[in-house]
Amino acid sequence: VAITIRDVAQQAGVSTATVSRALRGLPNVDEQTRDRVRKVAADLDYVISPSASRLASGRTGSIAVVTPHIARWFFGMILSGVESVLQNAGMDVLLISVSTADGPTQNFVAPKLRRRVDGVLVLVLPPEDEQLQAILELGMPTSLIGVSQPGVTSVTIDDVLAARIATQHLINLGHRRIGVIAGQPIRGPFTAEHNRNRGFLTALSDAGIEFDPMLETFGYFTIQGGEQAMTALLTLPNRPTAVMCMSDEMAYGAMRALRSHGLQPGRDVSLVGIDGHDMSEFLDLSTVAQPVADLGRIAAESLLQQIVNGVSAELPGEVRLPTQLIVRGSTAPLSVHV
Amino acid sequence: VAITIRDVAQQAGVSTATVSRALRGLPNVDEQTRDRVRKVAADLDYVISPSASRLASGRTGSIAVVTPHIARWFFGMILSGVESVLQNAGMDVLLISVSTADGPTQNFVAPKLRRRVDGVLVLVLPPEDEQLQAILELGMPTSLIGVSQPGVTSVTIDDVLAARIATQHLINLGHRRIGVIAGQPIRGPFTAEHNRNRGFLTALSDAGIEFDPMLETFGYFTIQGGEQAMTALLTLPNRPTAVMCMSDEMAYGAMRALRSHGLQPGRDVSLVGIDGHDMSEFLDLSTVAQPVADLGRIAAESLLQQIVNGVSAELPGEVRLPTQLIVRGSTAPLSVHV
DNA sequence: TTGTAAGCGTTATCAT
DNA sequence: ATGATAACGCTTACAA
Repeated sequence: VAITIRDVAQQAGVSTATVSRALRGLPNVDEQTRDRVRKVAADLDYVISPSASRLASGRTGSIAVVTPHIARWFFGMILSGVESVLQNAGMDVLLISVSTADGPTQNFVAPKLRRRVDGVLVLVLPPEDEQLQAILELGMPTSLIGVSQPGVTSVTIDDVLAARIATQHLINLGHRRIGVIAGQPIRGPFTAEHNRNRGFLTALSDAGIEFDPMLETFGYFTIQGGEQAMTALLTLPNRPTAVMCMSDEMAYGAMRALRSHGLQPGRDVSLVGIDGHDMSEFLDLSTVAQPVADLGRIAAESLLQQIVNGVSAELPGEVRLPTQLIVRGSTAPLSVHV
Repeated sequence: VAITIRDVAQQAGVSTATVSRALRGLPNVDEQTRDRVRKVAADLDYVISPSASRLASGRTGSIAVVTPHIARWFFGMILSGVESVLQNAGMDVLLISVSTADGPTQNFVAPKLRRRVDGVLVLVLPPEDEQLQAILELGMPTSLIGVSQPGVTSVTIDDVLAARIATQHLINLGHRRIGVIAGQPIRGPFTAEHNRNRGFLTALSDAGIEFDPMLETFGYFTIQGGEQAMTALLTLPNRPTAVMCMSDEMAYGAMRALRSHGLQPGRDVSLVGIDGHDMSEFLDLSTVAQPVADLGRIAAESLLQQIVNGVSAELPGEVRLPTQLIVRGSTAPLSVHV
């Protein structure tokens, strides 16, 4: 029942080869012929069979987006940027989630990608992640988002700088006893977290402040985690007057912890985040905003480049997008009588 | 350079047909043979070519998920549920976003789906949406999420009931002058919004309360919209003592508007939302929670059913998932001296 | 500019 | 239980 290229060819009085060329916009086709073929194809309601096309051409016309999360704001935003670019380029977007918790029964995605996609976009998997390694070993066009890996195309922000700006902001306000809510206790190099930690420490040491290890806590990039981390900081004998949170969502949790203790963000303890989450304006959180959707867009574009130019065409670039400090009510000058 | 089924067949000393059967777990294959084939395939690092398989079998092994939004919480949650089920079923998930704003240059997705996927999952497109209609006319297995359409499989909550519960909650607290923040002024039947509006009005009339049309505002399902809507309500000569918001995010905006006016949610004006957004616990918003990820999961499962059973196997079901009122600080009894 | 025809790598039918 | 082999629907040298 399905219409094939042969039907179109017959109706248009040309060969299937000509139909193929005409419909794909290839050169060396008489415009008259092309129009006729187009019309017949439209009349017959013909749609090309992707499977057949892929089998014959060797290109899949699809790209896999591998992500550890789908529902979280940061990932959704990136995904959104990625999808729009890829859709516009006529590429199929294969959505694949991986659990970062590497259980033994973890099913590997890399093998599935092998003959299925032309390229892979990987969202913030740490460099030591087995899934990521397996994907890179595939040797196909790949772009990383949110982390950089030597020799691989990547799009990130300057995490060191972002954290430094956030921290410097607190320092500028007169704070000296500054806590930090990080993600996890252990993290490899080249991760956003690692870099943000460096930025944090750099800012402190640049200002001649010695960091008290007691002021480091972990919020696992969740609201709840941030709340617990802040609570821990508040129960310290000598609590910080300001806290740098490595994500906005952890800062939300921190805000809540403050309120539970009858404290007010900004007035009693200053709080700054990193992300530029949609909700931060609403919650009056100072933050270092990153162009999240752009991360996705640019990574997608760079991946498309790799695919058309061939993998080995250019040296893979490591694109860094700028961030911006947004000052709101959650940060305020250190008042002397605290 | 790529290994094909022929290489495996040769190495294993069998025909390609046997390899195909063995690897796919079909019956009528000697277990000895199967093991040998499996081993050879593994040794050769053989992966099947999806394109070839699809072309030969006619099945694509993929499902399209069509959504108007990717980055919004509600959609991300659904997507997350959908993806996990589909991934487990070994299906490829094609992510496709459509703009609901039907501009003239709107590119239709329906044609692209035709030979590309085995089924389609559509997220909350209103029944009158052209894209949705075009997709349904394809006649392929389809499941709807968030809206129901006669004759089509769908998974929703009982929106009438959800709104009724939310409104009843306000009434029970003694409120009589109750406003509503809806999405848009015009909406067709069978939409969540339409139903929530009915539930709202029903609850009022059941309680013998006459609804003042002045108390109906529109927040377009965004925070900002909710803020503006609430502001409008607050500037009314006779402002409501409670407001039913058709989404949590609009309620967040409403909260903000209240604060801008020196009012406190719960104490001065009661606010209830619908969704059960992650952030609502944090913001102390009373809400009617819906099992969002489950919506996606169940719709995906029901779509898989349709695909294996054939479209016409069973009457398409309209599944309704339960909701739950969660009372928090944003709603409180009407105090007499307001 | 257009046509011919040989693949592309499976699956499925029909034998054996 | 296994093997031959004809599809599947398109792309792409190569010829004309």
